[in-house]
Amino acid sequence: MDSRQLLVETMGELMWERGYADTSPREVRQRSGVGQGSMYHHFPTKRDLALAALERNVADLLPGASELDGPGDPMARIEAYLMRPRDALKGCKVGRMTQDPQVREDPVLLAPVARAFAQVHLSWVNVLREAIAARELRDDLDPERLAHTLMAVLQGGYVLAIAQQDQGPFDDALAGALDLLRAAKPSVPNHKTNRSN
Amino acid sequence: MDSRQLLVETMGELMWERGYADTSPREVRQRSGVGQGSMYHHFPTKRDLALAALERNVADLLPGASELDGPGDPMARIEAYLMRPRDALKGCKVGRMTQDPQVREDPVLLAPVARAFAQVHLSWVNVLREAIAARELRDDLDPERLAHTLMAVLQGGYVLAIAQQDQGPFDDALAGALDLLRAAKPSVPNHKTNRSN
DNA sequence: GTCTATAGGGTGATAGAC
DNA sequence: GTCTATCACCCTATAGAC
Repeated sequence: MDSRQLLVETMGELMWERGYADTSPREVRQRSGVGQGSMYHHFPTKRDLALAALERNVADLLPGASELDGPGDPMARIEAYLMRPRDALKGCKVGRMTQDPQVREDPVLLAPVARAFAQVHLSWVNVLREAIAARELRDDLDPERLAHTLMAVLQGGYVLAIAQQDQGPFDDALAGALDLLRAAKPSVPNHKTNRSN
Repeated sequence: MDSRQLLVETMGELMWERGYADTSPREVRQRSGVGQGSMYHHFPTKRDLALAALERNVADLLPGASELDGPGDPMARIEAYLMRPRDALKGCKVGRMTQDPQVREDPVLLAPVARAFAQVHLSWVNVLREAIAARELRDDLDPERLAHTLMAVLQGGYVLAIAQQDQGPFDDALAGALDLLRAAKPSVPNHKTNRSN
């Protein structure tokens, strides 16, 4: 692996573990083994490196969310996505960045984060629409809202888990969300939709 | 106001705005107007000051959550608590701390955060139990889980709002959670409970 | 592309007079 | 309790040779 890529990966890891403000170029050099000169050759400033690392972290995460788009029963996809094993104590690579003042106040650094969330939101809206169409969810629920709710459960679950230093609250939060979704099945089948789907 | 109290309040504000790691004693002195000597007289280290500020921030927040405990209809209390106006772009004074590596890795600093969340969780569990007893929620829902889910919606809502620099996703997340709760009313009244309650 | 050397400014204190 | 002075170290680069 070349220096450039090594730097980006190392910075990505450190930003996940420690955030942006609290990660120094020095730590990146020490962990990656890349020298001072090389680092500043590839990335004139810490911010440039952070931007590359952030984009990499976002790219890492999006494939997972596209699990929501896959084929198959919508509620089954939702369930699979929510229940996928996650290490809650590590937090979310992307969501974490919103709490770093130096990221949050820098539109350029915040942009990849905003794009990532927007894309995941889109996947959620689609699968929720499908679930409603398939009469697995009441049709008076708003997919846009609900998408935000479910994303929030995930992001907030990390916060609860870290606060308690315990995976439990995260698992509970997701399981509880799933319980609510199951409870929101239409009580009486809708009048008319496509034959099978 | 005496220097000590002024320092604690200023540190509290700065930790809310910028977190712990990224707030320097110097900023605290400049914003508060308290001199170097006074500061280190009252608080030997930055960490001591942070601990006091954290406890103050927690104490600030808990009264709000006790709105859940109040008298009146349980679902109405839940609704009032969820819909209370909040500035989503500022984030949560307490939840924010979980993303600061220097707080998260320091059991002493993390303790007030953990206690605060535990206490809010308790209030949620109680009001949810009451809502189930009052047949406002299905009795197959688990109050412990659901409490974590709803706390997560709140905490995660802040993350979404900051990512998009828009209050909207936060409001959506909460409204969506409320929609789900309303959809989780028992479809047929339970067999037997207290007469009126 | 990578190396070593250097630098101005901030961080988190400590010392000691008043 | 509050003040000013000082300190060792770290942060984020920049310079310039190889």
